Amino acid sequence: MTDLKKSWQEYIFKALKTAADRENVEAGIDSAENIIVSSPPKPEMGDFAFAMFPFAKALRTSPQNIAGMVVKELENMEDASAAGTFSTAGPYVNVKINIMDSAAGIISKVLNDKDDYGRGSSLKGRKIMLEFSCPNTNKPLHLGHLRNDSIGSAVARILKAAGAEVMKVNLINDRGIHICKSMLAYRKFGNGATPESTGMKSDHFVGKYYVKFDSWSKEDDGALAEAQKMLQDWESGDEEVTSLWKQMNKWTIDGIEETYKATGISFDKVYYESNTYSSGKQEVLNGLEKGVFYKEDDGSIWADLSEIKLDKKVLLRGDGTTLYMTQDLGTAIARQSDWPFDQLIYVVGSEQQYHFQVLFHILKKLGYIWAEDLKHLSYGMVNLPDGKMKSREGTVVDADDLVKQLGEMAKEEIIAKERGDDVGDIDGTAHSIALGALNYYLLQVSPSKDMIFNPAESLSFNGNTGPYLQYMGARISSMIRKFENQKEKFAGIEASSSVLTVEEEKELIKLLISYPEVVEQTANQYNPSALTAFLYELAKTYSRFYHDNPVLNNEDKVIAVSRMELSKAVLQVFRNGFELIGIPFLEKM
RNA sequence: GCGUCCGUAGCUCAGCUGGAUAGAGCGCCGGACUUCGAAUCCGUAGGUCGCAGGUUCGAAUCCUGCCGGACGUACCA
Repeated sequence: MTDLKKSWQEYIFKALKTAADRENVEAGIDSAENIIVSSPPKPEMGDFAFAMFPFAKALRTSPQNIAGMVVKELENMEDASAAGTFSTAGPYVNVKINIMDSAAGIISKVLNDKDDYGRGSSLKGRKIMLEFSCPNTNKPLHLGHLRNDSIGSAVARILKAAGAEVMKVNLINDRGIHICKSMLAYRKFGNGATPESTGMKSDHFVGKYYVKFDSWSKEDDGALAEAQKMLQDWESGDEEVTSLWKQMNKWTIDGIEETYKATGISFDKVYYESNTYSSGKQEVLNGLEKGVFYKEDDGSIWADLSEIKLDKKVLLRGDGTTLYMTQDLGTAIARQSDWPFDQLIYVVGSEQQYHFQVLFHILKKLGYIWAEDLKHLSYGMVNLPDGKMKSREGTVVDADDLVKQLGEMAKEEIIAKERGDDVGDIDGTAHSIALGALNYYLLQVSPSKDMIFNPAESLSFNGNTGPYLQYMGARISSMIRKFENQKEKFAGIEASSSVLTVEEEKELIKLLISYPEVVEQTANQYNPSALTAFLYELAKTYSRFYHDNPVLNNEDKVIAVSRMELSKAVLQVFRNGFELIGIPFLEKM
């Protein structure tokens, strides 16, 4: 599609030039690239549209006239005439390209390239590290983490598809005051209970004590001080605290890993704050020595940010214990030396924008030139229809519960539609549908926007949803199975794109052609929603197409075979696109 | 106060490198299963694109101001 566009820009450019020469005026444009290509409002009007308004001043005539002149010139150009037909529509020149000329080529390209169709090289050679998820070890994952994981994994796969070398990293938040809170509550109220003894999933078990701390601290003013004391003990390596910490962290991490497994999330490398905080502390101390930071009377160490019009930021507490910022400094530096990246992207909620602004700036001040290559991919909050999620009011949507609930809904649906026998593995299929629904729901919204998670809607499998896409994939798969079963019927029949004459077929071809561009655009914008929109469009177009036009059952065998080829190509693009946005592909559902 | 982001149909969202009547889904109403799986398809109704200026031949899209909302501005993460 890009090449076609380029050549048409050239044609229009040339036509304008000659028209201008004839009139003895300047064309008012100096390069073909600056000619804007758009699409006509309706597909039957053509494939590309060129507005003539911008040239009116230079050519000293109305855009309508210019459109007429351009069309006349185009008609005199052999290469242009061969490539398509053109017409004026008021001030526009509409071009209808002979797209079906390339239909056979694109179909066989898709079918030959298979999983590689859509892979590009725009980011070839780039080493990109992508951080996402970053759970705390004091509670299980919730809906907010699911959005993070969904965006992170999708962006990772998309960047890879654009040619980058991608390293997915996680950072386990396993130290800090919040961790001490749940440890403290457990030591105080746990009575030696364990996940095994209570039959709870281990991360939920730990989360219970984090909540417990909250209620306890309301009754007891000393609770917070005790937690702070525990943090000091932990940082100084107190044995009892350390062993409790190890135990509880293991519980949480084990539980979270189960959730990752269920939702298909994985990492190439996992960092732990507990391993990086001390190097961060060292960096701060070095910075102090170099005069980059300053010390307050109470011993705390600060960065002055007035040069970027911000206040000041504490980097190390007076008692010597570290903060989130301290460890993030250490982590970033460790990463650059572990795997020298060209870019490091942090997928973290928008509420931490200030944090990253400060972090990046401090790294620059410390003299790390690669700090320029850091990016905060910020995403909005997930709210509920009746407001914010609040842990205290118990309105937090738990990740495990949600996935389970979606799976149950899908299972009911399979049973209600009497698809069980066909599907075979009902639970597995239901789970795949649940993930398809979830990932699509979370990714169809641009990351920068806050979104409202409507449980009822997310559970719907109709309309603009993941399962709708999966359904289209399953339908085509089913058709292909039937086709393979009666292959002898079509023996010796060759597909021919010349019989693909229906409007939807042309639309499908155009979509197939544009898929690689969509992947590239999605990669450039770090925005998977462009891809969900594309796949939905493809599914809708195919759906309309096969509803009205017999494919396999066509009495004309050449048409049947040709449409099968087209369908296979569409299916391939579904598979490739689904993969990128985390929608499991299903042969049957 | 300052900073960042957001404001498009009843609801949830696309569109925002400026271009021809602003698009989907859900919901509403009405159609289509002897036909490749109806988790489908088709149609109707529904919008001063927060408001006001500006730039432009042309603005939902760019700029400015205002209004409304979210988040941040912690020795939390």
